Amino acid sequence: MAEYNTEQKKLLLEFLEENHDNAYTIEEITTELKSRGASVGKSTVYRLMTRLVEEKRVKRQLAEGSRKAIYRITLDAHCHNHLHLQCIKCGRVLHLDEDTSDKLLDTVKRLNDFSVSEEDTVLMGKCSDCNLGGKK
Amino acid sequence: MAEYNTEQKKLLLEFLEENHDNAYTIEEITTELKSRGASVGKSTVYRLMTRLVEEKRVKRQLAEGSRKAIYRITLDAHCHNHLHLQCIKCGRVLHLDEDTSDKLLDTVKRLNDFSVSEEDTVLMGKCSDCNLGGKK
DNA sequence: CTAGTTGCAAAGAGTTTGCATGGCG
DNA sequence: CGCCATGCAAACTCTTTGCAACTAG
Repeated sequence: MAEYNTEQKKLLLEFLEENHDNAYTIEEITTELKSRGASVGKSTVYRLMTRLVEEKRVKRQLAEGSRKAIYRITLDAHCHNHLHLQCIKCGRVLHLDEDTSDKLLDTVKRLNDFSVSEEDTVLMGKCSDCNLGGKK
Repeated sequence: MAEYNTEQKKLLLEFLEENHDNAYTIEEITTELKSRGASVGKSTVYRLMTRLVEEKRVKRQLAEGSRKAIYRITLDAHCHNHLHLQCIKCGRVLHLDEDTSDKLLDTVKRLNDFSVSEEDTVLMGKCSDCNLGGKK
């Protein structure tokens, strides 16, 4: 039941961590790893991702307007004190600056006497890239 | 370019509205509609759902641990033009006023070039009532 | 009537799996 | 060395599409 630490797994995590604000399809990940000189097949990426999702280390969701799943490393626990924006289309995550986040929370608190939880809130929408011509 | 109002479509929306708190697979929806006496094929349900998703009347997401998509009627489908706040504790939904919502969207757009979708965004937190009892 | 809609079956696409090979520990 | 992981390709499953028949307006 040991869990080997293979080259493929190492590179995969490395890539996802470097790009923790973006979400990728299996195809994209495989291509990227190959371009980094890794020897890796699609099925291995599928298997690694499935396992990582089970371990909650990675999030899986459906890309808008597509049937492909996209994967993103789970947001770091140390990433708080500001709100997050997530693109519906590509899955990318942006970070709203702390001042703006605070102002926003204050406003809502004042108007509705409602305390927004930054950890549990994600503003969904479209990032600049996906907002353009918007094809897949 | 007219859009016919067929029996299948009517029943489908009826079912989704009755069960707006739950999400269903295509298979489940088809079965349910058939059991209600509708004559409907799977491909029709797929087509209706695809269109409804495009029209933003329905949300599509990936069922956890499965490759099937699940569908649910959009939260407050008739409630546009402002953001929603939902209490983590009691589930109550509040409505942020339109002016504030707009200002917020503008700010995010200006700072991050990100277009927040009001329909897809819910600010999670605690309402005034639930905030009294204390923490977390 | 006539254009949009349906249902079936076949095609398409993303994901999973069997099996022989290879590699971590 | 033993056992898990990998890679390929075939199998699988969910989704999409072509087409003839069918309806809503």
